[in-house]
Amino acid sequence: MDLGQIFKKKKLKLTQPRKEVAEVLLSSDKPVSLDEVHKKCPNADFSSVFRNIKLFESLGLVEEINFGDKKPCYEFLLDKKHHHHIRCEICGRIDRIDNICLVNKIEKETNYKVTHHVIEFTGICPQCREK
Amino acid sequence: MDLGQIFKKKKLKLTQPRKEVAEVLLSSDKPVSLDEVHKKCPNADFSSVFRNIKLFESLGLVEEINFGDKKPCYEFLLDKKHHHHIRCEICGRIDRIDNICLVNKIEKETNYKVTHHVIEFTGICPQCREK
DNA sequence: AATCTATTTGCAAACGACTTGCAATTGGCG
DNA sequence: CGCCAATTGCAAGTCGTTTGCAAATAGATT
Repeated sequence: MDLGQIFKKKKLKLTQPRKEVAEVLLSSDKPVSLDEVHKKCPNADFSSVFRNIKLFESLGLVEEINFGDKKPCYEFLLDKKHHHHIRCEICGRIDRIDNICLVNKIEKETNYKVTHHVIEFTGICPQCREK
Repeated sequence: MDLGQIFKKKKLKLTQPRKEVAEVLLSSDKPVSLDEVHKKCPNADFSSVFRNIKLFESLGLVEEINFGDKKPCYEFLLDKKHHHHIRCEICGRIDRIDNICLVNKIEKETNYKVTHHVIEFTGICPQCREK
């Protein structure tokens, strides 16, 4: 799946700034902040990074991750399905957590229809624990 | 348990602004934002609301709630233990969710030591679902 | 290939939500 | 009652977006 394809399908022009933003998101092994993306995009103004990421998000290509205590981060979804994260508060490493199946439980318990959730963890990663 | 007691125990002066802030938090049936608290405190400047809530938080009296998509809210803990919430995205009603015991599971799965988490839900409440 | 036009861009300014510095005030111990 | 560290209000500062607008451009159309 290449960017040309993805953009064509969504009727987005393949511009240099947009391409760089998408590539940074795609090549990162963890969710990145707007600033981090901007730093890695020599040919994109911050506002272009911002607008493109928000656009990708609205098209369902990108998801926002929020640990509740600092700037949100973004990650390209592609074929990855929705999942959650755990971040080391010491080194910043972020790992992925699959299979949290709480939503059904919560719906039964509260009788709400759950539409969104924030479930993210912070902790000390295995390496940092040993120091 | 009255405010005089609580403040004395924590060596906090019982000032008018501080009293109002605490009373708003205590009397609210759901977590409230800084703005909401400020609006209900005729004798407290916004900065005093801010500083007091942060102070209460640092003393473990108040907890910050973050749904990830808007301003954080705060709630007085008193004897209530840590818990989570579900908020109706239509009417704003917030209900409480107890007994989410994920942390042990996550620690086993990732080998992190979990120190914090954000777990909050948004959905449609029973009343709004019927409309 | 040249033209056209809706997108997309960079820049700079605006914005909302905190956050802080500081001088004035004040609660509560001696 | 007087002192003094804690607390306050005010105003200004900061941070992280968010927006307005005129210029640039991708890519469809001739």
